[in-house]
Amino acid sequence: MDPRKARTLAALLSAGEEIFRKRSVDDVTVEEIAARAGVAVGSIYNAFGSKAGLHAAVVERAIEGNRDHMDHAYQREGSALDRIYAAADAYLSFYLSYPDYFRMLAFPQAPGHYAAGKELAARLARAVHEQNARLVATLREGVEAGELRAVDPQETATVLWATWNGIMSLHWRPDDLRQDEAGLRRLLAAASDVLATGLLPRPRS
Amino acid sequence: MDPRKARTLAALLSAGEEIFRKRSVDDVTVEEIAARAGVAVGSIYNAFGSKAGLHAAVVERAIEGNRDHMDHAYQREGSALDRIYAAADAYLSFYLSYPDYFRMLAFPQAPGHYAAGKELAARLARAVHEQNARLVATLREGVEAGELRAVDPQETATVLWATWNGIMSLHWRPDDLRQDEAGLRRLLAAASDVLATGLLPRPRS
DNA sequence: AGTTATCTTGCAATGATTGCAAGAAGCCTT
DNA sequence: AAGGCTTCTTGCAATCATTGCAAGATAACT
Repeated sequence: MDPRKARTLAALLSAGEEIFRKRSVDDVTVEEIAARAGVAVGSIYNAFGSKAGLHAAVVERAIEGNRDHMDHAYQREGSALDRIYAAADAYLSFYLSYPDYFRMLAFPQAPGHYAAGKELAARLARAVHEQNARLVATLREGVEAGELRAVDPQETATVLWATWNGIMSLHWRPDDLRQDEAGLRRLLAAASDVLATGLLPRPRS
Repeated sequence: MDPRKARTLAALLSAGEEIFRKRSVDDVTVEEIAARAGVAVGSIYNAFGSKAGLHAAVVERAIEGNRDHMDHAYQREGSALDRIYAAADAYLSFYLSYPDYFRMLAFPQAPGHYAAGKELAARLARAVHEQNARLVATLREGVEAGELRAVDPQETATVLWATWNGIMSLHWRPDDLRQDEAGLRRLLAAASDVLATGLLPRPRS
């Protein structure tokens, strides 16, 4: 890579990591980040597409060496439903650890006009595909093992994923419908229970 | 009401109705709306809190005399589950008719600093409470009639509502995970099927 | 008719994002 | 090593939604 670009990326990632560790993305200006990195504001857009794009890159780097959250859920022993329950819990942990990044995965905005924004959108979609592929595989295994009734694994995985996203979104409502962490856990458990029951094989009559 | 305020509200609602009938909210500037209404840009914020707030008020007025969407779903004959299926369909129809307003109900942003924005947030929360109250009542009736297993109606209503929101949100994704109207229908049907099955009373063993 | 309260306005500002021309740095070829 | 070409960064002005505030006009009240 061109050393100038590498220097700019490194400086911004470093500055972003430092600033975002202490303050929320909304509380930080692009002016501040650029000043901390010693680059122009426009470099943020050229390199990452947006302020949120820089934040996503910071989180992606943090996650890179630590994918325990979802890995453990899908690798655990037990039935397919056990793994789905565990995946839901892991998804919540992931959300609580990286709420802004999660939001970009679950409810992405338009990528903007910069190439880096479009690249970010592609990376986010890929991350969702990877996580959903595991859900699909788990559902398929469950159906094949007779643990789950004959549902379309792809479609059902999308439903589960959308349900979890809908529940997490209640955490950032600005009104009395907002759910705190305990409320999210309860709703996730309730959702998992109803969904899991709905996926059980029907008894023969 | 102060006649000056009434005039400003009427002018802006009129201008908003005309402009939003032809073009999407994102495609219109506050400058354009204010010019069309013959008022200052600041009046939009004083009266509605934001551009989205004006749009919400326009939709609320349109809906006011026409609540068929959700009314029919909850009033139809049949089991509680029939009504829940119908409510899901009605919810999709409602979303397709008023996507931007729906988005404010399902995923509201921070209300901003204007009093009118806070009032809007309260109205949106109330609308969600009203719609969810019907869902709660339908679930309660189902449990009491033995049609549904003993779930917490309030909690389950929140899960259903969050699930539908999560599914609708797939319609505005900017990547290949996006679902068109047909895809939303399929996912909604799949979700309703799994959830409904999961809510059935467990057979005695 | 005078006073007080409310409403609207013009204006400057904030912050994220965008486009673009100019200059510097790096790469490649000779 | 030098020259030409490509890529990267920058400064700057701009767009747009939103915000705050002082000033003036309008309406209500006494």
